[in-house]
Amino acid sequence: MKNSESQNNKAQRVSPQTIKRLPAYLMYLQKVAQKGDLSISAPRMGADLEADPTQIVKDLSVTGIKGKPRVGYNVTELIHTIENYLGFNKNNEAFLIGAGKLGQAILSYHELQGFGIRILAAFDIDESKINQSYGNVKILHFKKLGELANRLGISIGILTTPSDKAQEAAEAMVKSGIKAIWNMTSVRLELPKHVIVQNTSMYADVAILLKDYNDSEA
Amino acid sequence: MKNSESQNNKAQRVSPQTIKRLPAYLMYLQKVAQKGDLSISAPRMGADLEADPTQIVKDLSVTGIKGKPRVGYNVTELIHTIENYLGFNKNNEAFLIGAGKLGQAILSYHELQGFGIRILAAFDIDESKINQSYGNVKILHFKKLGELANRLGISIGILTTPSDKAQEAAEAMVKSGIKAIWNMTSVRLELPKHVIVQNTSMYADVAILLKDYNDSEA
DNA sequence: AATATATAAAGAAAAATATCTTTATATAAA
DNA sequence: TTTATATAAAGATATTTTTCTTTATATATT
Repeated sequence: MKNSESQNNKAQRVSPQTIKRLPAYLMYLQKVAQKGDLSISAPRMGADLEADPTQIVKDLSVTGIKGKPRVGYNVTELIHTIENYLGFNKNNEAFLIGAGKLGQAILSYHELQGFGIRILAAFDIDESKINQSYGNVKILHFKKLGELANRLGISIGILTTPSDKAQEAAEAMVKSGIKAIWNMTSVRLELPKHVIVQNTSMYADVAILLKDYNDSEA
Repeated sequence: MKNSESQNNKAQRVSPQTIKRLPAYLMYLQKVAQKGDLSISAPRMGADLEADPTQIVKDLSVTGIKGKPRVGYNVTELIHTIENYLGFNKNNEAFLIGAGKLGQAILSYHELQGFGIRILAAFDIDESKINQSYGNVKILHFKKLGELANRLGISIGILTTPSDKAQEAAEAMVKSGIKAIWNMTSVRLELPKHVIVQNTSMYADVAILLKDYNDSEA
């Protein structure tokens, strides 16, 4: 089950776990910045986030940030460094395919913009949805995907179709030039190796929850 | 010779990674069963799922299942064993709090039932949503949560409120006797230690996707 | 200015996880 | 029945990730 991890780059490999923790740091740091604090130390972050301070230092170090002993990190510099490292400050233009409830939820959640993702349009085959808007994003007919993606040079696609349409939709996305797919369905997509696929399966987490809960009841 | 771990929850810690992989096996196995195959070998699973066969054997072994050399595992037995191990065959009754788009998506996605979760009711404060139904689940007023949860003995809650309401809603859930919370918001909840919280942050995965994508473009 | 101290940074150790190797065995083939 | 072989199971090794320890240094305190 190695998927996107295999993308080998020049710099030394950074663990996915580290990368997954960085957005949480970012959200925390934005609150710290809002409070007006100019600097933040790893021990402080660790206490607030209930995390090991040395792990935080290690995680942050992958971005190249330098902190000062007895002071910590400059908050705004740290925010910008993480955003830059993760690509959140780029204008990552994306299309969303599948404007059902889940798709609508994604369209309505403006927090995604904080991650540098800007959804330019959504696509569906349900005529009753066409031309409706959610979160200022218009739903267009799926058949227009290819031409628009090509013309606008869209490389990122968010897949939120029903399971039985996922593979087909994903293939159309690839044919339209989309290179990276955020797959919110529980379907295992079969796509050419060069396509970057990130699976967000809510259901893996459900397994942990139920296991923990049922074990605690036993 | 460690056996019967499935019955003994104190037996041996099982890694979260293993538990997270089990639902993926389950979904795959259901397709295999649908095809009519009676048995399945780890090498075959590994080929289909692009995973290491020995890892699959190790993962499956935590459930206590026994396979036969040259044949593999009995498909239906394996399915039931995994479901039993994860608690998916229990009737895990749950409430959903926050009937916005994301909540509606969860209510409409019937796949959750395959995980043993049965959502009995949803709650919101938006009067216009009260008494509406999604996926056969009725939306009730949030103020009714406490009494109903108590009366029905609900222990599992799914949190899908907007971020700014998440902490407050979670506290109400705990006060109503809910012991396990599936937190779909990006908020870090501060709750008593005894409450089981599983965070599903879609945004961690976005970080991986964007990093992989932007690195590949570099 | 000198000293003490909190904290980042680097390195080492430990723990967790994944992969590889060997062994045992059930089934198929001869 | 006998032998060959595919595969589960167990064990060993390797890798990855986290945690612990040490060191260096910038700032605060005196």
